[in-house]
Amino acid sequence: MTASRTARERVRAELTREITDIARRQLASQGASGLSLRAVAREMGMVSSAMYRYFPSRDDLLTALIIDGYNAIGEAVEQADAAQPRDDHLGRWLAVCHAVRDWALARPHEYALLYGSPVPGYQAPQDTVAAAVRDTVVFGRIVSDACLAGALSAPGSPPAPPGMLAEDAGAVREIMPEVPDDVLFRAVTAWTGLYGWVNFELFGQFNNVLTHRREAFEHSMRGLGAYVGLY
Amino acid sequence: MTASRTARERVRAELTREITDIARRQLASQGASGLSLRAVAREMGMVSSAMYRYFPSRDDLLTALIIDGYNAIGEAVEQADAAQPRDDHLGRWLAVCHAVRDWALARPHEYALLYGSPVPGYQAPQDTVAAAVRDTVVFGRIVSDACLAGALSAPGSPPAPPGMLAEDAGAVREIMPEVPDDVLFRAVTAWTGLYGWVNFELFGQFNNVLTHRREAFEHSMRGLGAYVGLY
DNA sequence: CAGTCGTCAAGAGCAGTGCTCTCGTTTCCA
DNA sequence: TGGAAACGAGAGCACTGCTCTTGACGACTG
Repeated sequence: MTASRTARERVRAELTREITDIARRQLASQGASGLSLRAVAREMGMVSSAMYRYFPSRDDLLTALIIDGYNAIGEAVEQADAAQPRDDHLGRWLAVCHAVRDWALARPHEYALLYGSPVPGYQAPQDTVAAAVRDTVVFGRIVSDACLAGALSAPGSPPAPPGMLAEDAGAVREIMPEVPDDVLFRAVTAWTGLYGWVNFELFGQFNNVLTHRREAFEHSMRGLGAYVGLY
Repeated sequence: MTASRTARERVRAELTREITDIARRQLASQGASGLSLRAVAREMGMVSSAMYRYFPSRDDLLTALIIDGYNAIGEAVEQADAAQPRDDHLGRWLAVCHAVRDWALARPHEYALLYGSPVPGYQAPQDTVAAAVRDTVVFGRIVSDACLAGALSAPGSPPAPPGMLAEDAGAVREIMPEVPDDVLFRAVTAWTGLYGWVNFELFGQFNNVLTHRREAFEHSMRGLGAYVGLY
């Protein structure tokens, strides 16, 4: 992404970008399986085989779109978090929730590519997981900040995690340092609850059930925030 | 499905069933997009065009599989619920959770067809929604039973739903009669949390994060049960 | 029993897909 | 300036969903 040296490299970078842009538009309008290398090539006035100079296969193009998508939603989440007062932990959590939902509603197909069922035959390379945790890191920091500030309501009735989960807690705590195990697992529950809601809303499970989606969502996320102990 | 009248109708019903069986196997092994009418026909020793006598299009075959899937998971949930003592509401909730998760883990592609991103270009007909609510009805009955039995812990700190959501509550209450609004929306949150977890686990979001999946799942679902007020 | 009508499997064919290979051409670098 | 690498174009392979036509078989009706 730095200043290109040769002219060839410059045009190559530009064409690569144009390919992903067109692909993203096609993805947005027709979904993942509607993404066609030939159609992208057609729109670029090129021949389909020329695409393979830039992406070895359709899956590699998909991977590029997935990484871009994770970075985009991660950035949206980071900005939403940064716009809130740092000590308003509940407000930060709600802002993050709305950022995820708004982003998803604006690009349902792209969201589905990230958090929906995996594209058949497609195996996500390890490159994607690095970008995938950006939003999770933000969430972890909120809980961690609240915990460090002593701004978490005392754990109520929910049961403590069994000891076996201690090592799993260790893996999660890399994102959420200084958080006791019980809070940590409730945070995981809230996190999955957020994406579970967005999935349900986006994939049609709320059809004929909920009409005031945004209000119901905010109410539900408030509840999950309180469940974690945020206030 | 009753006793067939003519021989023609009988063989037709049998062939239709054979098609869906083979299609389900292909679906299980290769996912939704890997489902090919031609491959099904090949396995049956028929010609692809003959398939269209039984299913007008590939989407109609998909619809049949989706309806079967909803019924299958609904039946699994119903059985898991029925196997628990009727007044053990928390136990019934946990049994339902594990039924959903176990069913999903056993047939990830079929689950993805039901609760994952919708197949591009495929628009679910209204027939599917009727079958889609079977498991939800079971869950609603559990909460409803607990509420009627006075076996719900008093609502704690989570906020009450804003008045605007009253009409949405009305729609949901058809499944969950006699349940106050605040409990009802917490139940919806728990419900989405269940499927959110299963989605995350199945679609790879828990890779490199959680290892003791079943225990973490049970712990999380216990927490959500307590969140609703079940004990 | 004979005739007709609907149902069926088969086959050819269309438009589209991902992907591979080859063939000249252009660009870059030593 | 020459050789190597990168490039776009084109043909072609195997595959997909789907349509249309053809001929045969089966089941009801006169």
